[in-house]
Amino acid sequence: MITQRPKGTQDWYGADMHRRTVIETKARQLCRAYNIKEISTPVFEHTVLFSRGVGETTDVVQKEMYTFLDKGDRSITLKPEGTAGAIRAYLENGLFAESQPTKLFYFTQAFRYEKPQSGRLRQHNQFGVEFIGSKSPLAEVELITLITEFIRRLGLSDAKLHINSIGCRSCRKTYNDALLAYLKKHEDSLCETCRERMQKNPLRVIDCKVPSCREIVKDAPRTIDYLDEECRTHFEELKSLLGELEIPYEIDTGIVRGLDYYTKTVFEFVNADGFTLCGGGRYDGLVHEIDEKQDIPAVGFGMGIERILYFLDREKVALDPEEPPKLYVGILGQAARARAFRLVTQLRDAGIATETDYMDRSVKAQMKYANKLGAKNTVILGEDELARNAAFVKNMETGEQTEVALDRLAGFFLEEQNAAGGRESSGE
RNA sequence: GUGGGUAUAGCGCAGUUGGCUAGCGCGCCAGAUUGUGGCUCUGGAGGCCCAGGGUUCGAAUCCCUGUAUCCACCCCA
Repeated sequence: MITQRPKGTQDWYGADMHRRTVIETKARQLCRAYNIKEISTPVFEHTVLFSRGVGETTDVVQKEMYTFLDKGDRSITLKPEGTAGAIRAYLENGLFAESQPTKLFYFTQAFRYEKPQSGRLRQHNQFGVEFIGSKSPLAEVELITLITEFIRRLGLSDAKLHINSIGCRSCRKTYNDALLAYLKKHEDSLCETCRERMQKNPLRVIDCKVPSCREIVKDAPRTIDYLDEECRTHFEELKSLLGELEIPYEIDTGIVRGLDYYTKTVFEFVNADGFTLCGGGRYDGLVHEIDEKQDIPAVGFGMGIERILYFLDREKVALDPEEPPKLYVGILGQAARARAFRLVTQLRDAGIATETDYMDRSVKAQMKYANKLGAKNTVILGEDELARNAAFVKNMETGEQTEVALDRLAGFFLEEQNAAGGRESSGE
């Protein structure tokens, strides 16, 4: 039992860990181009931040949070999503006092107590961006273009943009009244959960997948028909911007999102099966909700790293594999060990990825090992070489051997790297 | 919360109507003339057959209970 990880969690190692690193590297590069700065906030926050921010009636807050009392009797919650913490940090550190907007990105783990299944874990990794301070639809457009480019750079093709507008607080009120009135007329045909949802948060009924409910929802009032002047203009501007930028999208009046802080724009990138790669939207009221002295608009999205991996597998897209060591140094005999290892250290310090023997293996076994590692070159150091102060560097691909003075080894490989044009240098 | 599938070496699996001293592939270790890889060959290590109970002369195989895991619904990342 103690060797078993908790339900819904995952260990990261090997090829998947490397792919995750590649994904993060690509995301960081992209954010640099967009002048979005990285932020990292605690994995746990005061519970009230989420219950207030995400919304008391949401599934997330009602039954999915990892909440506990710490030794000081404070109610603490492992973050179920990334936005609330980022906004808290934005407020607490007075980032609003800088020139606006503030554009932040992060990688975080998120925790939700759910029943695990494909693409859904209790602890997952998320790449998120929060664009704070602008009420312009250009903010939405920027995030959408960023996501689009990110998907392109990852080599994915399948994700389509779905957008909707759910209006602001005041439109929501008019809409809720209309929706409630409509649902009341059909109450008898609704499923049991929907009849409950209807009272607490009628908007959630729209999400129901029960066939009989879907039938009713089909003709239910739509949020976009109840937008006030400002929200409608905002949505129109957004659509026309997307049009001018030739970004394909689909209006999906069914998107309402599961978090209460969303206002106006909500969007998702989904594949053909309706599997969501990322979701987000505008949340103009959240800042005020967390700090009543402030009232600042914002937009953001969260993208699941595991979902990206899932999509990559699905579309059979391969990311750059991990670079194998440049050199394997074989050690022959106890007498050579210390000097050989000193050389290994010097090569490593010079930036040459080098591996060596720690298992007292035979030369033959060491060569096999070097081959398995994918080392580009090998060199065997025994008493001979140390006495001669020179050794043969073997190119593992061609098999050709070059004699190199030991004190020139680092230089030999550095020259080779430069000759390769820095192609494999930093990857940036 | 509701429903379905699966649990056998590190990994992926096979194990027929109960007879197993439990196999196969990959991986791991070693060797095939003494200090050089990839291919091939040979040998080796490695298993409380998820756990507990039951049926039976005998159970990895049948029955019950539990646990884990995967998947679908719901919701989402």
